[in-house]
Amino acid sequence: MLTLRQMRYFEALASARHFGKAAELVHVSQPALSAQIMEMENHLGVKLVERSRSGVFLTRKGEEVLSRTRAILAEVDQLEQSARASSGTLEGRIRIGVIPTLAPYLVPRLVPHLRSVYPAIEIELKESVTSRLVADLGEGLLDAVVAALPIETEGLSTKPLFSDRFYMAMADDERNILMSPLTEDQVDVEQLLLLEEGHCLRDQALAVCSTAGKRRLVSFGATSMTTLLQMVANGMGMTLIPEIAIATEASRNAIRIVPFAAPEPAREIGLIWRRSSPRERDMEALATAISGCADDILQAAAA
Amino acid sequence: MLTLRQMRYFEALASARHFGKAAELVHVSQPALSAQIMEMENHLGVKLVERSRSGVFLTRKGEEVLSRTRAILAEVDQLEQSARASSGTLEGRIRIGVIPTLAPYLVPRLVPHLRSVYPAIEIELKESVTSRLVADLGEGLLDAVVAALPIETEGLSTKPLFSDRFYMAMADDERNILMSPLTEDQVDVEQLLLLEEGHCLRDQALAVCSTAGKRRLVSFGATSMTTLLQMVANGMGMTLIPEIAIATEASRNAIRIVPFAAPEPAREIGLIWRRSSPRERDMEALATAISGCADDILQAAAA
DNA sequence: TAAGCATGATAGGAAAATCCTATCGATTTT
DNA sequence: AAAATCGATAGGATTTTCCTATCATGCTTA
Repeated sequence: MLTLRQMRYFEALASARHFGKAAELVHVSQPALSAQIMEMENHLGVKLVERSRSGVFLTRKGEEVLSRTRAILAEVDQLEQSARASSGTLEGRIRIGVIPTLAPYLVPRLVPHLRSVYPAIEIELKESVTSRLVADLGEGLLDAVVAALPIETEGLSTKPLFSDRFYMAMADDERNILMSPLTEDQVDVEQLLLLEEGHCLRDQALAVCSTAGKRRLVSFGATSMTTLLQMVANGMGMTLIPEIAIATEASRNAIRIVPFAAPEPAREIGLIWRRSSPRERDMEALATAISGCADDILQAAAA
Repeated sequence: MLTLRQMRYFEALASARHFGKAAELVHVSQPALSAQIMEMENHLGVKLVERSRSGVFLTRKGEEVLSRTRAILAEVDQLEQSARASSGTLEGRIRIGVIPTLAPYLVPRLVPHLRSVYPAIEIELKESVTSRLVADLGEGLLDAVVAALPIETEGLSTKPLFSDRFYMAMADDERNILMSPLTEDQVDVEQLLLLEEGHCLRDQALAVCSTAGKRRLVSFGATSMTTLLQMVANGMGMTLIPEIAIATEASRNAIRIVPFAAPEPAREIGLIWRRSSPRERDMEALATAISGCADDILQAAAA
């Protein structure tokens, strides 16, 4: 029985004019390729290639078979392409960027959910700071970004997904006798621990705990919420924590979570994509999925 | 990896609209067919068929994939057909190299003859010196070469075709009073006109008219026998002419042809091909055709 | 001229794909 | 309800494909 494998190997052989090199082209050992070529020749009852010291030549039949083979392989390729060209919602590859203060809490729920609802989805994720993600989005390296609004860049569409309230996290054995609920001017900025430069949460924390008139900030920045909260648990200070992180982080660190007084500060998480993208429907579906997951997570935190 | 097997099963399924019956069509059990269809759907990331109570329906994507699949299967079928259609003797392209001192006399007879006996032949000709032809043969650019034996190169097979005696050609109004038949030491090498470097006939001429003790040779070489014989006719000297050229050349130049005394010097013309070539039968047929043509031409010369 | 190199073929056993029988679960028919 | 239909699933056998190691041959080099 003639197979596409044989044709692919034969095509490689015709291109390389050398069994060993052709084998490399198709990522297989030379005997494996040899065997398939021989099988093909036997099946067709024709010598396709002439093996001589000065190289490998196609016979006349080989030339004809090659041209037909190439046509067939090209059509198979087209078939695969066209079949994969996702026509339905969230079919095929989608590349999503998520900010680091959100990804560890959202992604573990979101991905399995998407996979089960959209079995044909192929998810590629990237975690980075907003500016990097937005740049990648603009360059077509990502299809969508999940980050804190507002986003100012031109040419992008956004859709609010959910509101993520801020809490203050401090060591459980804290000597600080802070009132709960907290008001923003009670925060000692010199005790505030921050993520490194570039994270939007850093800027948000500074905005919440207005720094007017205060002198020094803790100069080093952590690279993840988890690190930051370990520092908090060890009594090195306190930090702002988004509600979505609470369920996960409170369970693994001895920390106390203190709410702010109304109006509670919060960040708005939104979905961002290129306005020119033709995947409007995918974005709708993705937004619905993310909102749903976020609601689940926040509900778990409240409990 | 997409396979023809999957496509064949899919085609059967689309025709039968029933897994069990499709399985019968391709002589396989129902689970085997099921598995291949599932594999194909997974690979393409698309549902091809809808399994419902009232039978099996193709999805929209399935319809498209089906039409492409059928086209591909048909082409594969054609490939097998055409490859199996054992090409008979001397069908299709054959690339033949012929040396310049032979081609102008042999080819005009050989080609029409081949065309009439083997109507499906496609002849490509190349005229060059032996070394060039043999190199092309080795690189698979030619299928056969007609040249003077012996040929030394490895990996080649040869078959003698005919013997081509040498004569001496001189101006008809020649003042030289040479005995006929001629003996080799009667030739004045300083009057001998030669082809340019690389032609085997040049070397043969020098071998025949042993140059031992002689001084100068005519330094410029002609590029063809015809040119050479025009020079002879114009009294610039004399030259060796192979018998096969006589009929053509004697009629268009005022020259006298003088035979050598026995044993008459001659060149052996042979057919040369790669030993690894699978076209043994073509070579036999070609050899027979060439020998036949050569006999005709030589007979014409004798008359 | 012999040793070394390049190249495709061969051998033997491992890994992967494919298949088969038997059976399940869901649905339709009797 | 019982029986029948139909595609999916399970478990194990068979076939195909592959890999490593080695061979055979012809060419190149020392």
